[in-house]
Amino acid sequence: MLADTSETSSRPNVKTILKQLEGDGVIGISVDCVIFGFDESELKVLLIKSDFKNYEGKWSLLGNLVNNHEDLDQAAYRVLKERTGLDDVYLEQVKTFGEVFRHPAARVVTIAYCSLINVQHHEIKKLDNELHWHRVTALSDMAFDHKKILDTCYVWLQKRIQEHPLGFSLLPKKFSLRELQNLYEAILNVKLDRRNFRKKFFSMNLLEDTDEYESDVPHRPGKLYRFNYEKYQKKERKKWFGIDF
Amino acid sequence: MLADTSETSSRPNVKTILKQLEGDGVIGISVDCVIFGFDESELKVLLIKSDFKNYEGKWSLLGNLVNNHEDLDQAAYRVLKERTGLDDVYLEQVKTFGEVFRHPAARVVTIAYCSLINVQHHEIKKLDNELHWHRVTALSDMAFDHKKILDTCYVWLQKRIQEHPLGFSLLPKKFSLRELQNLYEAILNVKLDRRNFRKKFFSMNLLEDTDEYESDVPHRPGKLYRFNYEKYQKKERKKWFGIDF
DNA sequence: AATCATTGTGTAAATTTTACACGTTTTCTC
DNA sequence: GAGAAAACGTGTAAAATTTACACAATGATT
Repeated sequence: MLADTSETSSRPNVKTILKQLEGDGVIGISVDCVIFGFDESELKVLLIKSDFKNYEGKWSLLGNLVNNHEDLDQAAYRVLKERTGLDDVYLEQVKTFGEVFRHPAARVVTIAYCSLINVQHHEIKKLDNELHWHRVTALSDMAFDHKKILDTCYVWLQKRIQEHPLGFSLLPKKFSLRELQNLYEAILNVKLDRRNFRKKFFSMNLLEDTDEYESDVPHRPGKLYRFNYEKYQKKERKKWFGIDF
Repeated sequence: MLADTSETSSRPNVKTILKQLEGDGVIGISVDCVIFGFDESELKVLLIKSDFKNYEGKWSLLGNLVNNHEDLDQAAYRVLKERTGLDDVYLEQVKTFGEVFRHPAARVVTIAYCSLINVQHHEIKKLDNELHWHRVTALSDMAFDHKKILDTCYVWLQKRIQEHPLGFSLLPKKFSLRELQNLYEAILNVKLDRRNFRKKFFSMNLLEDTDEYESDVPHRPGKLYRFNYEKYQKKERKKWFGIDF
């Protein structure tokens, strides 16, 4: 009730820290994680109920103050681990938000991270039962400027997923092409042609054929594939994509 | 000599502030501007000689601590204005660097901004004669982690310029297609076909035909064009670019 | 008047993207 | 176990985009 679980931690001294920041006229630094998951063919985001008094009951991103001795990325990993128990996840810095009055208690600059996790392989620590997966598209009101942060990360993801192989982090290690296509369709909110989609991915030569098939589907099972990160790394990047705007 | 002009300001109390940060175990926040210019068909970056003792004589980005009452963008604008006298410039946040020991005096998290200015239209305040334009490709050693920041911003620019109309900020309002092509070739470090380049830009329908021509060129002068930002703004953005990685 | 340097322009070939349909495989139900 | 339902897996032709490439026109310089 004293400290918001996003902007601050569950450490007992957060309120104190914010007070101190306020008093000293010093700027606080936090990280906020936009944790995306993919479930039931929908893009979800992991949120927590804010207990910060100005925003009681509103949804908030998972975040925390950055410790003095830890790098920003480390801080984001820590938040992620504390909340989800996962540490082997995709995590990338997206943007820093630092408007003067974005936090009501003190000046806090927050570095937003985007994280992608595979919802299946992971049981959220339900100690904290204020934690919930939300459909990304069905969110309006949020605590602080977190809606803006979420929107920024979502747009970032939409673009990023078309140019980098991050989408696979949202899927099981072995996945069918249908799942992959559903993922792209859900995130980009478009309908894609199945044959062209397959053609595209096969032509990249980065999908490895496992010899397994889907199970528990009520129809002909599809082949399962695995993304070959090594091969991807070795690929040379072109610097010329063509001008287009 | 006491305070570095990039990480800190020429305000007299910077050393004090850093000391205080250090003592309190509080994290400082700065902005650093990577100011790009285009001159003699080369991409340049505006740097200053560091007077911070650990990095004496090394080149440093232009930066400063963020004031309590100003937004991050404002802080970046302030730095830019203080150093170049310009305020109507392209400025965009790129990435935040926050490694624990990136600054020797205290923990300072810095938000890197990329700025693009038209070198012609602007006389650098030469009060500060430690300020110089450097070829981007001919830089190795820099103060702090500024080389890393510069590299990040350069790569960012290479990508960005192909997808957004920022390049024009590096040119005069009226420019020839040759200048524009030189710009792209210099930044991307590629050779482009002149006819295809022209075709591409004309097909976007965003270049306005001024009825003027180059002057002072020792050959047939080219037509001058102007970029139509309004038209660009109104254009609808597609969300599907095609998967490619 | 001749030379030099650069502008401005079009077309054909190659590549990439798009649109589109049917036989196959497995599960489920009766 | 026969038939229906659902999704899998596959290829080709048309359209659009990208690439490669050459020559006449213009203005400046001598």
